[in-house]
Parts: sequence; structure tokens; C-alpha cells
Amino acid sequence: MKLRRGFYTRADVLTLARALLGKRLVVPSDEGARVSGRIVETEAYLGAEDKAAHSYRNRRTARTETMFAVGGTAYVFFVYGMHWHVNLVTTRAGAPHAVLIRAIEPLEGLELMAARRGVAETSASLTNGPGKVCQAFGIGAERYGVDLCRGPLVLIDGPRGRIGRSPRIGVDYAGEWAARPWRFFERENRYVSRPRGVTS
DNA sequence: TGAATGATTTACT
DNA sequence: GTAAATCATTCAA
Repeated sequence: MKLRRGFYTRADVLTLARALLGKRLVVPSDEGARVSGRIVETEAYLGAEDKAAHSYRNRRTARTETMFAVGGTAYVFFVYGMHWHVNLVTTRAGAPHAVLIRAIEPLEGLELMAARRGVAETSASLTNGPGKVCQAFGIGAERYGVDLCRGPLVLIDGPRGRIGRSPRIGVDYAGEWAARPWRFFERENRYVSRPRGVTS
């Protein structure tokens, strides 16, 4: 069953980061096929107060503008000169909270994902990282600000396994905020990017 | 206008 | 384990 607006707006971002585990992301493709998979790793970014978030101190720019949109909006951005990341914005408009999708367990369109990634369909490297997820799912600038409640990207309800948590990855610049355990993942799922936690 | 840097991935030692 | 790749965004001046 497709998730509606209320799913994204009723709970706080930490609750949503957990609740998103097990949900199925479905994305159509220009190639005709479609790709989908279960979200198995997320990170929460807490708006204006969170030094690790792009929206820290309510920084509102062309890039972060969509973080201030209503829950259910996609926040897509480019980093390191080569990688895209996708977040799902949560809560009400004006509150810049978002959940980063860090890893997905592929379900449909494995062949297309493998072609886009340049690895075997059976490889965990297909979707076990935020940049890899975007490459496999074909998510880039054209998805900036799209509404998951209107499509073509949608989220479908689904079962989830046992959950683990750890500090977030790659945010050491954020000082004490980097130590907060705001990363969530399915334990023992082979597509989780760092199964054991925070080792660099 | 210029300089620094990053919510990463990949290849290599 | 370390380092290179590579450029949009950000902020200072």
C-alpha cells in the first residue's frame, strides 16, 4: 500500500528514520523497466539545530530549499564532485528535517541496476551506500524536489527486520552532533553499508 | 572572483 | 590501511 502524506508528517524525523526501514522505494526508468527495493539503512538530519545537517542554523539556499518543504518531498544533492544522495523530507513545511537513504535491498530491476553500476547483479555493491543507491536507481538532479505522494517515485509499505543503530557516517565535522546515534539499519542485511557500525 | 570542502566510492599498498 | 577522483556549493572579500 502506497504511503500517504500523513506517514511523512505525523511523526518526528527520528521515528521516521526507523519507520522507513523495510519500506519499498519504487522508481520508474526511461529504459522502460522499473527498479525497486527495500530501504535497509537510513540517517536522520534534524533541521536547524543539527550541525551535521545542510539546514543547520536554518541555512536556506537554492540547494537546501527543498529541505524546508512539506514531508514526502525528495531532497536530492550532489557531493564530492561525483555522487548524488537522496533524502526524504519529513514533518511540516518550514521544519527542515530529512532522512538520508543510505542503502537498499534490491527487489526489481536488478539487471538495469547492474548495468548502471557496472557490477554484477549478485554484488552487494549494487546498492550498499548512498551514492550507489542513487546511481542504481537513476536518481539525480531531475528528481530534486519531487513529491513522493504524487509520483512517479513512490514508497510502499512493507515488513522490516530487527533494527540496529549507530552514529552517522562521514559527519565528523559536526563535533558532538556526530556522536548522536541517528543512523538506523536492518541487522544482518547484506546490503547495509557498514554492518558493524562506525569503522572508517 | 577565488579558495575550501564535502551526508563517497574506488583503486591501490 | 591510505589516497585520488572531481565539481557544485558556500562563504569570504
